[in-house]
Amino acid sequence: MYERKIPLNLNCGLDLIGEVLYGKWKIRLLWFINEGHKRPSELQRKISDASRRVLNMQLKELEQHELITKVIYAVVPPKVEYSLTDFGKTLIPIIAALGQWGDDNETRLRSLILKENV
Amino acid sequence: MYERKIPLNLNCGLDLIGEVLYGKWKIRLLWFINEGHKRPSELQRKISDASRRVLNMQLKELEQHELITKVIYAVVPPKVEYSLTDFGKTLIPIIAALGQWGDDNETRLRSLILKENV
DNA sequence: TTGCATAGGGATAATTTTATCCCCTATTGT
DNA sequence: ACAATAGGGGATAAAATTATCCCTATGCAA
Repeated sequence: MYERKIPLNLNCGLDLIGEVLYGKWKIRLLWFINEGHKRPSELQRKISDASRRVLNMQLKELEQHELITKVIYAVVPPKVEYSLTDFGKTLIPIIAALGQWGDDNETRLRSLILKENV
Repeated sequence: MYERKIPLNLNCGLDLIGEVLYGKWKIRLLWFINEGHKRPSELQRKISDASRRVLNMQLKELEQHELITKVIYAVVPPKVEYSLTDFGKTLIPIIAALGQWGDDNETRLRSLILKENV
């Protein structure tokens, strides 16, 4: 793994949750897994902007942080399924709230975000 | 500003909120401003791990995204105060939920996060 | 006259995160 | 023999984000 040069700061709850949720695709992965898209290839189709490689890396981190579990079936071709752990499920309401806020303010946000990229 | 080379994707609410909340210190800035720490020097003291420069940059983005407003008083030495906009205030419950989750799971998270950095 | 507090920002370096490229596994079907 | 399928990962390049360094300005106090 990558060896940090700048120490983590884990002072408060916000730092802690940040450590497990930061990552360009992590929240979406949790969301789609919660929706029942369990297999890597499904997730890749859902999040087609991300490369396979990066999804694998972020999935592995989510697993290390005990938010998801991975089951590998000994079949050919291989079959893998991810599921949320109970711990991971406790994040779903929060992720839902984040998405809801974004949806509720979609028009405004879209224009604000695009404005600066002129 | 920095010119993106990889296009943004703003497909869903999660993308949109991500665009305004990603940034190492943004959530904390919103939180402390909400708690009444309005002046840049106060914020810097609160978030002493961040350099002044970076806080300024992130504050500016928060302002551009209409989450905070900035008032510059014409006095010497200079005085500046940030406040949440009504729009920004709607994020506070969500930020509170994030921090709460982190606090609730502090012990577990701390050990999980540190485990991988061996 | 030097130093301090307060706020700001350009230029550049360092760090971290993502993306890209190419290779590997094993079996089933053509 | 050989592609197709489904999943995985090392090495490296690129992009994005943060950090560092140093400069600006003003009025007051020591």
